[in-house]
Amino acid sequence: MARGKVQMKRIENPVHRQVTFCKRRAGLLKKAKELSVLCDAEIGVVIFSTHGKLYELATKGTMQGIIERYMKSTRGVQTAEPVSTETEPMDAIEEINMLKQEIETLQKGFRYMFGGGNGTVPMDELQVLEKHLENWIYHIRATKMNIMLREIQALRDKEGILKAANKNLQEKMIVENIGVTNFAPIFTTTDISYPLTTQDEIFHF
Amino acid sequence: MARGKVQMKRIENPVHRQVTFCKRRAGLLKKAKELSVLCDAEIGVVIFSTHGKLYELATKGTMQGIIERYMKSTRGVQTAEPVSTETEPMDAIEEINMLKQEIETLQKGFRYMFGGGNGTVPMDELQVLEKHLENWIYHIRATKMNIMLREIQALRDKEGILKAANKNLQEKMIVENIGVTNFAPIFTTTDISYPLTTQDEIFHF
DNA sequence: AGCTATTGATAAGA
DNA sequence: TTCTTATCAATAGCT
Repeated sequence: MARGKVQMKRIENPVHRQVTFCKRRAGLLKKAKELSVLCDAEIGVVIFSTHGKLYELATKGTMQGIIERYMKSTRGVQTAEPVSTETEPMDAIEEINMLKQEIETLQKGFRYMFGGGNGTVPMDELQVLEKHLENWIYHIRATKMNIMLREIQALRDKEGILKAANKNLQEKMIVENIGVTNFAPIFTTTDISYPLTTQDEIFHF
Repeated sequence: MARGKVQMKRIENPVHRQVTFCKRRAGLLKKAKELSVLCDAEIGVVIFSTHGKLYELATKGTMQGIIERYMKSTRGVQTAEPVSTETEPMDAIEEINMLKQEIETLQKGFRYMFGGGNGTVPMDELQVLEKHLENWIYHIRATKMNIMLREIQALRDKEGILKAANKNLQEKMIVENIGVTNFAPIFTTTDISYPLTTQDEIFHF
């Protein structure tokens, strides 16, 4: 970098190390953002300092979303398991706490709902509740996206089958001397535009 | 960087974009490794290309470990709960199951509330659920807004009272021949900036 | 993939 | 932390 090459090993001077951490951390996050923008990639960066402080960056959505996408990707590669919505059997205590919190949030939600939204719910709880709801919506949208992707794939498959059948039929007709040249080809174009527009609204994420 | 500045926006030429992705991805991962080594930080980087291909880097352990650590950190921030010694080491599996069941019940309640019947949650139900949640969030935000408006009003009222009291005091001082001209006026400016900045985060809608 | 001209990042120092 | 500056490192445009 500057004014002297740096050795690629842990900086022992704590002050120096802290300064470098600050600068390079900023640089790394900047680079990540740039890569994401320039190349249209989804990127997540998590940095824990020596003292355990967390710094993060998530482009195109939330870190939570990136983690889930990551899980899905690696699980598919590692175990070739059918894409399940099961959570990893993580640390038990951790899981208990997560579940407890989830319950509490849901209960608060009920209270809020049935209480008619009067002033009994303090501000910070509203903040948390809102976050959870947003997270929930995120999941719902992801699920919808998956459903649609599957449907699109199914349609593409169907296209392939239909095209094959069509070709077969045409060949048969030629063999049996039945003229087909007067008619425009049926189902022979390469790009069929499916009427996906009817579901376009689903893409308004 | 070289031979011409680059615009910070998505590169439209696919070939060019792919090349840049390759180069900058390598650069980013290198930078991450360097930061980890130099500053003794634990770093995780996840990159999904446009076509969904995954590239990753995890320093000091596995990505799984980093994700768990990340979860723990963010949980801690959200709940702001001091790391308590409460969690009884009772039968973990049993407790997890109980909690899961409770969540299931609550979720069923939600499904019922939103008019959902079975548990398969088809597309249209997701649509409905999403709408409800959005509506809910809207109400929460409205509630927060109201709370804040009330607080602002209260502050304004207080301002009025203080100004009146101040004026009164000044008049009294004048009547009693106590000079006040040597001092700057107290609480007589029209625009007092309230310390609303302490709640700025509430405005992040 | 390699090769450079340039731009960008950053180590020291203040 | 932030700013400046001298240098080093990354990389855009070409082969």
